[in-house]
Amino acid sequence: MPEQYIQVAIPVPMRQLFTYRVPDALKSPTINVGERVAVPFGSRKVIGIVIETQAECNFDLAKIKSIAGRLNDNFNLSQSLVSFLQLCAHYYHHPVGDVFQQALPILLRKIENITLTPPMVWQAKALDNDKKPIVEGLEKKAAKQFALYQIINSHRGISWVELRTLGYSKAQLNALESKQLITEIEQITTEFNWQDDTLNQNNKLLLSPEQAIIVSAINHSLGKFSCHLVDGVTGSGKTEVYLQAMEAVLANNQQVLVIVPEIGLTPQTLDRFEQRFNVPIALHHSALNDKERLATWLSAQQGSAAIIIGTRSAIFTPLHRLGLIIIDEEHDSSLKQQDSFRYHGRDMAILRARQLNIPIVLGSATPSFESLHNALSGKYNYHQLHNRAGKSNKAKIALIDMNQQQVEFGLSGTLKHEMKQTLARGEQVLLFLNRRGYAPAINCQECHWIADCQRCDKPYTLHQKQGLLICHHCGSQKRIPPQCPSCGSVRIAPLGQGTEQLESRLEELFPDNSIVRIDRDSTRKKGELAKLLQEVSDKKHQLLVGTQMLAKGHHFPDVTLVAVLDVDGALFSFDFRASEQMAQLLIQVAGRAGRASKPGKVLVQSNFVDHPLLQDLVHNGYHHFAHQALTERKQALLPPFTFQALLRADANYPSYPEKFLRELTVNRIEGCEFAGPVPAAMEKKAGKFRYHLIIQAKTRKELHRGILQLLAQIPNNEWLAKVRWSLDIDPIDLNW
DNA sequence: AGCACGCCGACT
DNA sequence: GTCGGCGTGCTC
Repeated sequence: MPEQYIQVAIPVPMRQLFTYRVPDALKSPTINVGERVAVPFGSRKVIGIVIETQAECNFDLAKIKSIAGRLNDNFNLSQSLVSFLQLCAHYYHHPVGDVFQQALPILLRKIENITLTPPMVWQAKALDNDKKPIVEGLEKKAAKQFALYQIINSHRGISWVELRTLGYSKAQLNALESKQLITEIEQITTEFNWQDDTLNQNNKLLLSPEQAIIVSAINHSLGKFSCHLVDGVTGSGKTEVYLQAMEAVLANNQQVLVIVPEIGLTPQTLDRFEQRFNVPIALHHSALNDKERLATWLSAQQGSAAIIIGTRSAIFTPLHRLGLIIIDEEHDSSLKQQDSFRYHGRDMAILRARQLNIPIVLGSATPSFESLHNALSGKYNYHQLHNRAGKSNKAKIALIDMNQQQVEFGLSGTLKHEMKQTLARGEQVLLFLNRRGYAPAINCQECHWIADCQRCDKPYTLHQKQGLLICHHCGSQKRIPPQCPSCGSVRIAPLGQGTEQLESRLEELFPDNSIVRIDRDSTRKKGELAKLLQEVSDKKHQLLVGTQMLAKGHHFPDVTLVAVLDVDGALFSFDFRASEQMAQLLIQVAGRAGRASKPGKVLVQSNFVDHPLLQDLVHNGYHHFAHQALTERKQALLPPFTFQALLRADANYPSYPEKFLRELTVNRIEGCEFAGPVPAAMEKKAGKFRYHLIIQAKTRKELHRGILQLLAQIPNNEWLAKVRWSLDIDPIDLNW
């Protein structure tokens, strides 16, 4: 038999493939690209993905090993997905094996055999005469069970994962089952097909002329690559545009991939999709366990799922007849992974759409400056939605000059007055403070000593309720010292204010109102966030205190006053993206508040109300602000007018990271400029000393070539053994 | 990333 | 005398 060799991606952080021999016993059936194989690697056995098959060997024959086995299951990757993942690895200069590893569901990364029980779905039983009264009874007595029955009844089959995400419980399902109204059956795993009752016409909204033009533009671009930016304020009907654009794709028996921010897959969002289309929907989000993830993966690959809704990593699901990609809230920072493989879900989606020759739709009320630039320069189709559906009543943003105000507990007189008025009307108030904990520091009132984290050289945050000092940079914890270690004084006091303190101050100031705090600390428990949000919408609380996690995804129709307590941090950051994010936050917040009949008001407290950025945003709006900022970025040669990469280095000792990076800058690189090496914004974090180097070029091509040259030098670097390094293409966060 | 190999300090 | 600390180098 002729020799056969394969190139395999191995789950190690190395920018290369490994060659193996296929022994005669394993040559049949033919080994294909995308197949998972067990291979000996060093002293262990790992799973690899076949990337290439070849008859010749281009590696030292004496060192070649044979593959140990083939995983004969249904989980091989398609040629198309393999090419796509290779493109991703290439774009980010990231180790191929690691890209494949991260793209695969966890169960497919292990050697063990997978036993998946057949996927099950719930279905309504035929409604004969004796059951009708039961359903009618439900409508009166058990509204939630009735709603659940309705949704099951309107679908040919709906999975537990979908129902759970919609907010229903096992108990409610069991209740309906024991009443003989529903039954669980095996899901059909053949490809879905558009049928007469797939579209629920009743829930379809009439499109405005603006919306209709967008839908028709997307429909006209089916089957070829194009990128559409749908730029419209909250409530302008973006979701309806997505739904109607999907219609033509689904009718063509093609799949749709919808990517939403981490927090965006709320019951309300999913409900819109479920109400409109009677098709199997596969979900991909953090609340799924490993088996559920694999089931999603499989249904997407087999084509039994018509719509796949998920967070950024959903971009790696195998979809063999994908017709359209939608990225909702495309400006959202959770679309970029901020560790190991630092990919951007939106950018990889564009790459995939290009590879598959299909259109992609980006939607946002506050488009990222990157996308806005691409839209304005004609690279994307630019669609603006101006009308807020119904009566247009956008929340007004007003600035409060903190220098002109009596301030108590971080609240200005004006704000307190507005809060009282709003509460008196029976409406809700939302206060943003982007600092969790009780206080961002504690100090000695005699000698001004501050409790610093030794591993980060930054103040500890006081968490009063837990009675602990916690470092928000490395997570280390410490008890509160009874006296000052520097002078022995017992006068140790909190410095500054966080959400925990604000909450307790509000309890003093507004004893008659219920206050709820929503931040990472108060929502750590699973399901707690959903519970608190439900309480807010049930109007159990009048005052909401929270960090920016409240600004994303949730809509609060009865909140008519929103205040941002401290916006100044974003005005003077050396990170040029801080002001973009500040503007997006303010506009998103304004969009979350109020409703057509009860317009919201947004108050922004600042010590620098004359700051041109604030003035521009408040008086001229997001788009004017964005145009100004883009002009400045053009002059300053910053992205999106240039392309950047960030090379980070850290070590246990000072000096090494800088030496490592400096050695790389010795040789000039054609077409690229270096900025740095400079110390990271936090030079010391978790005991590590950190430096970075920015590589910048006028074109992506030059940047790409420059990075290849840079990476080629690293193996010879004198300081390599002393440091850990990582590369971030198109970095967003320069304060890593 | 693992994992082995190897060279030094403090223990049954 | 060995156990184990982690620095170094290799993986088709």
